[in-house]
Amino acid sequence: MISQAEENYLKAIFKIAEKENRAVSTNAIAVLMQTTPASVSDMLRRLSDKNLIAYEKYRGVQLTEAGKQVATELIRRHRLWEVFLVEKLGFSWDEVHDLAEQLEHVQGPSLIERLDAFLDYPRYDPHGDPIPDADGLWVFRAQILLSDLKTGQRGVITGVQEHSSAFLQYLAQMGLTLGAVLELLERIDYDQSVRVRMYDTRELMLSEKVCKNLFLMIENA
Amino acid sequence: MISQAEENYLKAIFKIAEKENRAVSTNAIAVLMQTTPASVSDMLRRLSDKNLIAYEKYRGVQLTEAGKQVATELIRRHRLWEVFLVEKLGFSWDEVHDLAEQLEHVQGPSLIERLDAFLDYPRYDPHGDPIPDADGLWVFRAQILLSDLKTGQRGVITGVQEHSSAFLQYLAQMGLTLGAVLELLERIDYDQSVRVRMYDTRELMLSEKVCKNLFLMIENA
DNA sequence: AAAAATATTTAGATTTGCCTAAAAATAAAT
DNA sequence: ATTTATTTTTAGGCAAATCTAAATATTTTT
Repeated sequence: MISQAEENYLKAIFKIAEKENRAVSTNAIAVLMQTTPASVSDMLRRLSDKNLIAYEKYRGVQLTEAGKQVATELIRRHRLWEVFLVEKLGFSWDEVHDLAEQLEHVQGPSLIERLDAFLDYPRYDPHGDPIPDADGLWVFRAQILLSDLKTGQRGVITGVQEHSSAFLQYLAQMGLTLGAVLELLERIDYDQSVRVRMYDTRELMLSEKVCKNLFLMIENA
Repeated sequence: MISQAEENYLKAIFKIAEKENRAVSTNAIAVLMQTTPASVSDMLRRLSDKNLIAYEKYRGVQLTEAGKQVATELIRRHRLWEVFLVEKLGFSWDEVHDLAEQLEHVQGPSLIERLDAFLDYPRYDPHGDPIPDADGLWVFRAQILLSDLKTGQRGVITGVQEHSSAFLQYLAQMGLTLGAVLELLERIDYDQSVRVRMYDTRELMLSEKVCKNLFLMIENA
């Protein structure tokens, strides 16, 4: 039996390992989970006992295959529930994280498979993050940050780097939703802010911070 | 803050109080929750400290208004999730209890109101049990047990007394689902089993045990 | 009304998950 | 290569929720 707390640690370790490609440090986990390194140490011992992580004292941790599977399944559940909350219940994309955080821990045979079918097997969640399939596999998308887009290039918004509700609300208000088409008109040297055209019509200015948190796929047309 | 364990105790007390109309005993709670009387005693002290129950040592407990509200809201959530699982995800009525038991504890603003709307404000769950509305109110139905039906009377199946999956599966297999029309042809004195006609066509025999667990509304036509 | 049976509570432990403070190991800086 | 700083672990405690065993109330039986 894996407790909810244990599940949350595995997910956190997975998410950190996704970005950095070395063993995950106790501290990094503590920061992400908003707890103390001491508590993390405690939990790492337990997870190691259950063979969900490979743990060498003072050397950080890596997920075992078993641990990776648990984490991936959790991410799958989380993202499917987010789709449900947005598509079926009408929540906005900035409201669903905390609910999905709870729903992902609901256990039961065939629940997630049925939910997946009910939602018509979505490949991405409301934030553009890919949803692992029943085997834990997901597609990789060649998306780049708006901050890496060259002047003159056009792209479609496909996701966000930051998931804070403040950022998500701002984007929604500006009409910067998934699928929106942007053309980079100009990058201002002074502060790295940009001037973009949306859907070939409206022009708007976006700060460097926004650019560093917005993913696009370049239109090859 | 009310923990999940506390919520479950409140619900159990509510359910026992529904049937017996006296103070609920420690033992009855222990039996329903499949735990020891000692654990129940412990929890009753905590619930009493939070003014969710009125508790006199050795004299049993009653829910306070606050406790009743929590219990009712839980029942509302449980039954709405059951409707979702059956109507939207295609589970059968004998599979949904344990899942709803987990889902009912998910907390978040407007979740249940949105779910209710999505399901089109159902008044009954898949077992025929009434769903409290947002104010905690529900309609009372004048249903009687098949064991109390008189020979010659006709009725529509509206609910079950027992909720075990064995019983629910048996009923489904026999076609004895909600809405089915039964006419009591004969009650056998020897073992109180009955002969009934279903939808004016098929005849079948039902044991006393089945009769004591099947609710019907008499057709006034 | 006293004895026996049953129900309930208290006492003492255990597990999980967290905390703070102190100790130990590793990394960085001089 | 020491010293300093940072990171990580250990030690000791705490609260929630459970358990078993023992003590205490209440109810039932005689």
